[in-house]
Amino acid sequence: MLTPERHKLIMQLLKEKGVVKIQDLVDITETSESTIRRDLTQLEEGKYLKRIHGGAARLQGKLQEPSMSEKSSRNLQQKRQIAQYAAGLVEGGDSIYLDAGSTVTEMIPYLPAKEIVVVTNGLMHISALLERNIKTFLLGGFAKEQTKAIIGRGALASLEYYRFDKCFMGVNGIHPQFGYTTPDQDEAMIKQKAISLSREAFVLADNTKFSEIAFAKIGELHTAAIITNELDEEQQETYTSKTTIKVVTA
Amino acid sequence: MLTPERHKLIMQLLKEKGVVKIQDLVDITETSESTIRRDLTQLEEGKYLKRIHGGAARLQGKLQEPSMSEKSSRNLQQKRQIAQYAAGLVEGGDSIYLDAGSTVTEMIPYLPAKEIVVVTNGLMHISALLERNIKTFLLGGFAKEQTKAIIGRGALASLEYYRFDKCFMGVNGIHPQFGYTTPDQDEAMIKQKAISLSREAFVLADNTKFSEIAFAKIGELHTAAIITNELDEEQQETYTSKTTIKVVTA
DNA sequence: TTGTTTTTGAATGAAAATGATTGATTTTTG
DNA sequence: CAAAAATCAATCATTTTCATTCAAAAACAA
Repeated sequence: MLTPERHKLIMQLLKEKGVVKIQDLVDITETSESTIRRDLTQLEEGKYLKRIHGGAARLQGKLQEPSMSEKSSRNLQQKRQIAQYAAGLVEGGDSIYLDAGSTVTEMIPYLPAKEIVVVTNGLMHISALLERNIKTFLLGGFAKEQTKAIIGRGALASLEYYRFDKCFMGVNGIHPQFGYTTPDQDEAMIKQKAISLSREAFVLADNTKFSEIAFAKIGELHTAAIITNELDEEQQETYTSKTTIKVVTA
Repeated sequence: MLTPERHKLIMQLLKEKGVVKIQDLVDITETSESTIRRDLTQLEEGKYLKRIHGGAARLQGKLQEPSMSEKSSRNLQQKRQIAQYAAGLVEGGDSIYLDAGSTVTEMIPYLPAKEIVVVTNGLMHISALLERNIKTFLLGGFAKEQTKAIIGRGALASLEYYRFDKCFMGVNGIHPQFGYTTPDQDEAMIKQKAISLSREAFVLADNTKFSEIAFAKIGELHTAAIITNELDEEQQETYTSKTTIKVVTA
């Protein structure tokens, strides 16, 4: 059974049942567990599903809320710490860019509401921003379903209208040699441009992003400062030599 | 049974019954007590429920719904009728503009999902559109908190990139002499422009909008066709002489 | 064909989830 | 009130699932 067939099958089962177990997929497709795992990993990277222990789950198309499992996890606590620190960097009068992404969303409750202007391409941020009565501008363009982000030519064009004091970006990979990377080419271009339009750029990343490489390159390490939570001595040294890095400790 | 499945199940039972006993959950899920306990602990950490001795209780957080349930239920039926008819006008291959507004939102479930392209300035539409996997473009610009619409210079500028087969607009006032009106000048400009970029334009309006005048003028009656629900003979005559009007009857 | 890349399946140890057990705590019962 | 019963948190061994690695198989190109 060919890879795209399996992927289609998995997605179909997922659509029907909401959750699938790896063992069931192994039986149905008559392939090895390894192969199914690889399939799930790929599909998750493309934001087609959420991997869970023992299988995979359909991801709810909801525009906000993280899922039940992640809401209670340590992971969210860490994200929130990073986000809170990042939000603390914003001063009254700033105009800032908020990249699409869940870590960045966590910044919003901590932003100084008064006198700041926010520009974003993240659909998941809007309601939180409006709720706080923050002056918000949205990029125009194509609304991508999987990542809930505005992308495309239109988005790049609308970015041109703005300049930022600070921008806050999410990335999928941080690597000493390959810099900041993300799976989607279009999103990479937006991130790139936003960084170039900003006086200061910050990348928000938990420790799982380090030494990872995703498909599309955003830029070299020195183009942005990194805000993260944990990092062992060795890695910290590696990265400190290439860019500014702030480790937020618990 | 996978962890998220159990979590979902627990929450569902909780929603129905208010409280659940641990033993019942053990029986239903056919897992051990330990596991259920762990589940409850996690869910409590995520603020999904309150643990009580012997089980768990629902947490009446801010689960309030759009509270105007009573008054609008009849109104909603009417809106939905209008919306459904309007959606029926859209054909595969069309590119359409959806104005911000609650009546227009009701169109989305009835739109032919395949092969259409939607452009909108209505933030309230996005999640419904994405859920239906409809190709969606959003105008860029300022996000207005009260109306959840994108407005401003940026929005006008991004409109220029598009042309539409059909556009569907909401208005606050329809008047034989003063035409279509809406309270906000900025929104009026957007609506105006969208209509001018569209081959055919439709205004969705329930009967309460007729003979009303709001502050900012969008255009004369003849610039768009009207889709409404009820309209007495006399009025219908008045308007039919000035534009196309479709009365959707129950 | 031959050499190269991609895909696959198996093996490994690490990580996570589970179920049973313990003794402490709370609730119920007499 | 005190004893009994039920529920609890904490711990540990076991099982399951996981990521990673590597070599074989398959698909591909020259």
